[in-house]
Amino acid sequence: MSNNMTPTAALSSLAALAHECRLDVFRMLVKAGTEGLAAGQIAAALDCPASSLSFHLAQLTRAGLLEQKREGRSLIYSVSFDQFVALMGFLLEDCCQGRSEICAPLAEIARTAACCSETDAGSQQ
Amino acid sequence: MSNNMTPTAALSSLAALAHECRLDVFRMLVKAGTEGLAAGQIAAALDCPASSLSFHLAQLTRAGLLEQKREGRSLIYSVSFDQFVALMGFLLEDCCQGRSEICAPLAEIARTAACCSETDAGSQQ
DNA sequence: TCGACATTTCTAGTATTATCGAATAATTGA
DNA sequence: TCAATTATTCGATAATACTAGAAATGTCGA
Repeated sequence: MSNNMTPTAALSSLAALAHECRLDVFRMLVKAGTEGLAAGQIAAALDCPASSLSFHLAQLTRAGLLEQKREGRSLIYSVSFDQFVALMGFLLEDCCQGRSEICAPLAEIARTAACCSETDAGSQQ
Repeated sequence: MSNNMTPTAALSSLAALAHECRLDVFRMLVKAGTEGLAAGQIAAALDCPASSLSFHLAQLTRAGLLEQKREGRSLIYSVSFDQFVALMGFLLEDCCQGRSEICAPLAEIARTAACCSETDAGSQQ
């Protein structure tokens, strides 16, 4: 159910996201999907000095929100969607105690964001 | 659709959540639901000095994640579920570009957390 | 093996945030 | 109006996090 996140892990994930540059990076990578982006591409898009960006990427990665893989000379970063989903789950734990009017909008967000329901979970790429 | 959150607002929400004590407070209030809890109750439950807690409550409130109302001598804090849902939406914006396998688990989280689908959205209290 | 490239690590200077006791403010009952 | 209750604001100190240039690391093509 991908919801085995400790409070400590959630805390470092939130701390990692709580920075303008890192939040930009993360959202850029959410949009990029599983393919991810090279550090250099991100630095260029964000007009951020390489050493600063590297510091931020390391923080996001240490928090478990990003994964890193090497491809030639480049290091490709991508979102760890498992961790991302687990973080959402952690924040929503025991939400609203059965009073549906509180967080019904979440269902819609999930429908919209998850762009999927279960119509076609097999299409790769 | 409750998803008009600016990057700046999202940033301060995340920064507000990125602290052990504040995350505890927030989750406690998520569980408490719309009724909320008095500052004193929270301080007692978390074993946190009143002045420190007040600092943290102010931060969460300034970020828009909590609402405050007076009830006699007590100040009652409760989660602003609108803002909470908007934050989720912000983070999920343009998630996964149609590749359903990425964030399908979100649908389930929403189903579980939202404890509702649309079975019974009229039940008060 | 060398030079160019992509990125990280090191370093130290700077800025931001947290902590909590003491003082202050708002509310109530007598 | 006064004392008790509930909670916030102030202020000084401590702790943590950010920034970005320079140096180091890993990779590749010739």
